[in-house]
Amino acid sequence: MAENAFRAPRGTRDRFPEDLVLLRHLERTARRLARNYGYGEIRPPLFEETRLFTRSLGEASDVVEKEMFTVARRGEGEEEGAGWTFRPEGTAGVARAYVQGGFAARAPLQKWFYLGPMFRYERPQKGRERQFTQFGVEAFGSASPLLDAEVVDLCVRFFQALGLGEALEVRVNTMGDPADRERWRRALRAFFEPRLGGRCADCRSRFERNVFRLLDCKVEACRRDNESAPALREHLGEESAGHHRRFLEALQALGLRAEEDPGIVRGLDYYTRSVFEVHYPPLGARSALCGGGRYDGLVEEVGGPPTPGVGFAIGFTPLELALQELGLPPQEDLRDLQEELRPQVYVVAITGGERLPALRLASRLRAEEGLRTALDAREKSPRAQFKEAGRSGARFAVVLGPEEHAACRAVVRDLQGGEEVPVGLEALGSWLRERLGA
RNA sequence: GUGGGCGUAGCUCAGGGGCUAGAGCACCAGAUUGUGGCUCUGGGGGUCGGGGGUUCGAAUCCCCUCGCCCACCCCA
Repeated sequence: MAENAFRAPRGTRDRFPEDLVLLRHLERTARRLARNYGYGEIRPPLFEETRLFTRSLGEASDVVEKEMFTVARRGEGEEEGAGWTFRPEGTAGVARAYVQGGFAARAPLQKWFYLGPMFRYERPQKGRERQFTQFGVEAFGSASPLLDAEVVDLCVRFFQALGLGEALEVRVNTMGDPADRERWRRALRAFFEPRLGGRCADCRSRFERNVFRLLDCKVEACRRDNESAPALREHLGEESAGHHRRFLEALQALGLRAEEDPGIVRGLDYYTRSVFEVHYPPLGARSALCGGGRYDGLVEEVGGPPTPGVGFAIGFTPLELALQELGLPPQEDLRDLQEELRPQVYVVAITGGERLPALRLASRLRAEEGLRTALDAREKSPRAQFKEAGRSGARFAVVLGPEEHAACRAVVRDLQGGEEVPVGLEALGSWLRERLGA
């Protein structure tokens, strides 16, 4: 390759027909499950005002601090947050659309899903890309813990539909409501302030901005220090505690084994009460396939009336890795998508005189008979055409030579068995469709 | 942002100072001028990532640089 040739931007990749088979299967599985659970598709824009993300995700979140693909607003000054940012996650844009669409007043309960690319300006590595596909669902307008459980159920069923089942772990926690968190925040600040000297630089800088982040510090000394820190559950109000209890009950009723994990503290500011992750442990440090939870303050945060909400997001990049590792999904689930890549019929022109009739015949088979029909695009020899026909995976070669053309028929060769029969052009389409079961 | 590994044909890789840089796969053509998958024969394709240096001579040694991958951080 010439050294001045263009390359795809770092952290992105080209998806070619063959590897789109798996992605398309993931997409259709997601759509099917979402539809069965009553979620309708929503497609907000791929970019939003930068302010939307800084507001909803939190100034101190890693995503906002260093992972945003931001475009400056033209002409005007560079005041903070004045530009646009390619969405690093889906929830903020969907919440904004909910508010802008006026749903809070006219139809507050809305269950939506989205499917599409997200963008984060990170250093790429295995299972992490700068552009990646996410499937997410968001349900607005209900504070019921049963809905939290239903969302977890949908998520698990999605993975099960792909063949992942036994290997999955559901981990849940509660983040409390704003009042709980305020009590907890004060307790944490009181706890950490005298100990800051022994903490890492990250912790010291995060102490002021977001004291909760000290809890998921990965520095060994800080982690030990965290063991004696006050726990949220000690500060949970009656309502939050009840919500969590009923969430767990509902999970149990659904037959979902969930592990309580106080270490789950979603990195984005908007979460309240229920939070959960679905893990595939063999993936190690990157085992989280799904993250989600309740965000009762988010709609208000982006300018709407107080409206509860709950949802999750699944990144397809780590999911594809997990599936690959397990040899999933089963081949037969992908067969129809793979077959779509192959022609059913290959039209061969023997001499130059049949090129145009072959082109016309192929057009007819494609458009009028609905058959995936291939035709030599390079004006090659008959031998090379048969070779290509065999390689293409087509079942039949339709051969047009001078004699056939003169007699208004074609010779149809079965590329699996090898036998040949003459078929009149009039009847060719139905003849082929019958044998292809099309 | 920090640390590590690797860059030779479209792909996977050999070659680690000396002839015109190789193999397998893939691609193209022919053997078979109207018939594929197998086989055989031939062919196209490389500024050895880029720049500089050492040397009579560099893909090979040294320096710089770029790119990719992996790990940490964080997350999907």
